[in-house]
Amino acid sequence: MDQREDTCLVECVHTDSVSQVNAKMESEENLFELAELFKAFGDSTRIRILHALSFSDLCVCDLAQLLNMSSSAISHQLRVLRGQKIVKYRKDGKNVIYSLVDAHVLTLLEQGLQHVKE
Amino acid sequence: MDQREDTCLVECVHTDSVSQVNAKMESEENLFELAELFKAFGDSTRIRILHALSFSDLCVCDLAQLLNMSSSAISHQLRVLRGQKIVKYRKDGKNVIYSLVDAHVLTLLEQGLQHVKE
DNA sequence: CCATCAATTGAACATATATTCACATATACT
DNA sequence: AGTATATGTGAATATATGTTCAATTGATGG
Repeated sequence: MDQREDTCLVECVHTDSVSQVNAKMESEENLFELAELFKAFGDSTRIRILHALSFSDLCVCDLAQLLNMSSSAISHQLRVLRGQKIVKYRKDGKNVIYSLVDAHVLTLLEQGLQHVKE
Repeated sequence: MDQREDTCLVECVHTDSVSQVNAKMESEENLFELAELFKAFGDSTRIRILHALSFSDLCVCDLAQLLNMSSSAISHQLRVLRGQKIVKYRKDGKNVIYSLVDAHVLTLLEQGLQHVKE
């Protein structure tokens, strides 16, 4: 009779809480984007890039040397960060200088780091 | 002569910036943990769980109904969130009530959401 | 114009991860 | 004890993702 035997039956759920929360939830789209944002932060290489950029603007080359990785690998990751508007860049001759997009990003990094250090 | 032809040659790098940043960098371990933390936020299902918990404590069952997913799937994701100390839980009879571990987590969610909405 | 070098890109491969399914616990109630 | 229900877990599968390699683009300087 019940097509979703895997979820709880009606009795077990706190119906009022669920419906109240349901009314307050952000749109699926916003939550999806939020997950994508955090996903971009959720990689060792990208975190090290962002952490480095929190101290100084750097070119791809600098980052490659700092992290001891190929510039190709760095460039691939910077692409992800650009896609989420976490970093911005400016050209300087042959070099491309990357930097954090705003103080907002810095706050996220600091908040996260604080959590980790506890 | 150079064993790493993939990274930049010395001339291209802003040597002073790189070494200054290098001195300030957090430990690999902390940065790895930071990436793991954000990785836990970096999934649609887990974000929706956290967003829901930001309004009210909820049991697995509630979350399953709210997100229209199996409680097994929810439970697997809660395990990840527990592992990163993002959520905590208390038992209430047959139910297990989950909640955000602290206001810190809330701040991260809000900061992220703010970034997304711009 | 040609050579050099920084940066980017696409394909390929290896690894990681989310969900489903089946089963195992655990708690409550009769 | 025995049943019912909520939650947790392990294996399996399908998909996503990070790095490498090879090739290309774009800019500088001889």
